[in-house]
Amino acid sequence: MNIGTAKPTEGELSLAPHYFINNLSIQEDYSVGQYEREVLSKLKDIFISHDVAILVGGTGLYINAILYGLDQFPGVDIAIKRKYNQMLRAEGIHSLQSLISEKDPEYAETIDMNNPHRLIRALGVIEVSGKKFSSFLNQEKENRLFVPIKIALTMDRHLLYDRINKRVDYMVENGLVEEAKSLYKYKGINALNTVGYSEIFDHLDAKCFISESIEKIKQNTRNYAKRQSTWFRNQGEWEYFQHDKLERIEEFIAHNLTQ
RNA sequence: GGUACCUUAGCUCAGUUGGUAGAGCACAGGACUGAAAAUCCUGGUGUCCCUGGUUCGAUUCCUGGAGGUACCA
Repeated sequence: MNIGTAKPTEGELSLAPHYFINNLSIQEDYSVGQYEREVLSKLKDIFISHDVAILVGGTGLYINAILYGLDQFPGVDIAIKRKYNQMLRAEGIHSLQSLISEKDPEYAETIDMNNPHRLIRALGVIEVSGKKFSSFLNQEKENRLFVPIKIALTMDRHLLYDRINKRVDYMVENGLVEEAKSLYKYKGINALNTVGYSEIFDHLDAKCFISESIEKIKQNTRNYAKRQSTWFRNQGEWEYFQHDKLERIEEFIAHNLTQ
């Protein structure tokens, strides 16, 4: 998976040490919790010899996990998740909703009851632990060993969408469709339930024309970008900068580093 | 050129026995504790092609245009 994930090029990777790129096999299930543990441990190493590490990304939940930490939960076996997924398919979301209401009424008050992922996650934790999902929330978090300088970039929406559309065209020119074809055998695996691949799989399943898949990738990427801006606007305190105002960003960083 | 049908939201289209209209998608806003490039919630944004007529009132009915599609020449 190189093209559809917009992975940095070899050249870019050689400019500075990068971590958490090419570190996983496509078949591995991954989670924020795992990410949090691995990044914190890597940061410990890095801070032995360096004062600054840069965390880049667009996945708000993963960034917050590093900055603020998550609560500790017991591991949930994948078979349990599968069981509730089956229940969802066979009986509909209603069954999951009533189970949550019965087993964890507090969480049922706050959870999005229409969101199957959340329901299945909570039910899995409840089943493994025999305790309410809500009983794991708001624990004391481990202290972070660093002080973050938090920077968010903004761009005019029309320009952003225009660049997204062009980026997708560029991926297609560079062989996105062929890459997706070669990964088709892994269809259904989590890592491929993602923008850029699932749309092409629909074409390979003869559900639509390839041109429709490509339009859909653009659309879904735009929607995703909007979700990201919603997240950062409303989660945590970020210092916003116009994406092309590099000097201001540098000033801000320099100012904060001296403190 | 003739005949028939069509023209309503950014797109595809419903609908109004005449009381200025609604779906899907786009788009916008929001949520988010181990699937997060995932998953989910909310919202209609409008010269109803133009013109004249009938009418208290026309997007709807009638006249004439314009554009489109199909068939016939």
